[in-house]
Amino acid sequence: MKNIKRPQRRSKQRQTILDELKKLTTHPTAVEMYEIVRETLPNISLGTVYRNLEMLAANGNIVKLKFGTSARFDGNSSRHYHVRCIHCGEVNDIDELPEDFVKQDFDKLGGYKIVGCKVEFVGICPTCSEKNINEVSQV
Amino acid sequence: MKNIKRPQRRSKQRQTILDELKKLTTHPTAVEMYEIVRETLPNISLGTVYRNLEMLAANGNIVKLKFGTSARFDGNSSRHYHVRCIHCGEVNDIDELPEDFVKQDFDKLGGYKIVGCKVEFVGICPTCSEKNINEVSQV
DNA sequence: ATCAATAATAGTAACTGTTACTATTATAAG
DNA sequence: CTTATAATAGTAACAGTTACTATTATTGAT
Repeated sequence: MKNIKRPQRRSKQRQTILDELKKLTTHPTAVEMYEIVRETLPNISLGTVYRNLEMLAANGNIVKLKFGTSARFDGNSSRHYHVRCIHCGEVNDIDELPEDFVKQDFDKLGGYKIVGCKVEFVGICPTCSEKNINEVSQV
Repeated sequence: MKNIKRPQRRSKQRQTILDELKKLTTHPTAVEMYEIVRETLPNISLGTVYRNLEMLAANGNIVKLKFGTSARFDGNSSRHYHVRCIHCGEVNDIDELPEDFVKQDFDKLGGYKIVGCKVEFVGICPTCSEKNINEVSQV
């Protein structure tokens, strides 16, 4: 079982990761964040990126999306939804969704104390749509 | 990019995997299914279990849940929801949810042709609740 | 400002879940 | 029954992530 610690000291690495992610509207993977942050901190290690992304997500500074093959991170931690393409795996924000898409909030379900609700739409992106693919490439 | 083929012939292995999964109300991982099926077919290989679970999911016979660390499979392919414990990772069905939880269906969102919508509730299960854990162990 | 305690790091090795490969076996059409 | 080839068992390889260890950086106390 993974054990995520709360940060106790500031570090330039964690701050840079947060700053760079907040600038983006895309949903980069840890490796993609690593490449972005290396432009500012060329010696940062991939492990540091992974560790800090987990810490930031655990503290609610960012959001971790675990729907696809590899985790993706979102600097926008306000409530919104995502679509992922079943062919290419690309993830996009959904902003224009009616506020009352989900009718109600729950605090208990099946004996669980509910702390959140993850919604991901699954679809076919415009680019893959053009290609007219008839094989399933991702489930 | 993974390429899932449609089955063209019957096999005892695939049929057994489907039968055994349909018997369960739990949401086993591929490795857990492997252990279950080995009681009937002791020589089945883990790769065969993975391959067939993917095929069955791609054909809609079963449902693949990719929210947690490892994929979990559900023999119940009718529409229902799940809760996962943020501490222990346990997944459970939600049956008592109002039918109209999601107000509307979409066929287009953000340029994507929508083919589905995945919802996962995140909470703390009764067992973990008792333990009064104050560290985040899974995000 | 300097020091001491230790959190956080870089670099790397190891691990976990999954997929690919290959020789062999089983299925189903003719 | 034969034959083409789908599907298999067994194993190696792979991707994403996590753990380990020696070193560096942060922060609170002097």
